[in-house]
Amino acid sequence: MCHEVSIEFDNNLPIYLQIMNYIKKQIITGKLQPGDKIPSVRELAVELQINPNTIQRTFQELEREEIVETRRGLGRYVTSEESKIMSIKKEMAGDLIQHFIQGMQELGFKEKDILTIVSDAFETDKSNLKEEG
Amino acid sequence: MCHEVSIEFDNNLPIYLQIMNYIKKQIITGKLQPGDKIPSVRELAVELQINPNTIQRTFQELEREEIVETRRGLGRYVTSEESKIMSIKKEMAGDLIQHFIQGMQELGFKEKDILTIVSDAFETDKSNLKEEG
DNA sequence: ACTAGTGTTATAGTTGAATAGTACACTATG
DNA sequence: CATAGTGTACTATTCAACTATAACACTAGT
Repeated sequence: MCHEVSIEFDNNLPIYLQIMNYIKKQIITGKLQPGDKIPSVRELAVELQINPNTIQRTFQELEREEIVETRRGLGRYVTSEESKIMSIKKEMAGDLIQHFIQGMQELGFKEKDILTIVSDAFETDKSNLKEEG
Repeated sequence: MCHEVSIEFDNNLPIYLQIMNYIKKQIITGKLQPGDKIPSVRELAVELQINPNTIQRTFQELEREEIVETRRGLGRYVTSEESKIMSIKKEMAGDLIQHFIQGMQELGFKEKDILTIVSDAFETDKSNLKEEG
């Protein structure tokens, strides 16, 4: 019952979208399993210090994406269709990589540059992150 | 004089930030050279069909980042400090890759997965983009 | 029935992005 | 000095996200 969750909110993106992504990641990584009950509107509102209406909107969107199901009076549950979850995972990963590659290309980087940078990111990540020529 | 520019605006991000990124990319890729005059507030407002106040805010932010300079009564100009431009380029690229890698890891992908996916993205990009097991 | 815990809906108010319109200040040019 | 093209500043308005609060509907358990 005591999750102690806290999301760092980015002011430049609506909160309901950020919570959506948070929940979806929980489901995709298996922290929320198919069929699991997800927190109630009021519960999550208290936990995240967010207005219940905003949580409600979040959940409605998640339901629209068919990744959670509502049983009125009972609560909301993660969909049991694992294929739907895999589908959402691929969609989110696809969006990430599309955004990344397009952004890098718009900055003037070419394929080999990008591949190198990604590899380096992991190496540099293991030590530190500073500027290099 | 006739650029015929048009930006596809994303509703989930403030317009002034999107225009900022657009201008910064123009500078980083050399389409706007150091010392070049950038469009005036009113000119760009007409070109992008955006309110002058929004453009004004965009330019103020660009000036705060020291990537453009203002000469009152004359117009705004791309900074002549190329090191500043390189710095901004590295910052934007760093943000992109950080956002990408963190996002992928939050979806459960590991280093080797990510490297594979990036490579595949270029290959798949050359033919088409569909779903694969 | 009653109660508690769900989802659902509705109204009103706050905040910030963006728009609309106007006016003022500075600079170059004639 | 007059004009045109700059940046700058201000007020008012619209719109969506978010908040605050309340009420209603459904389900399970007692």
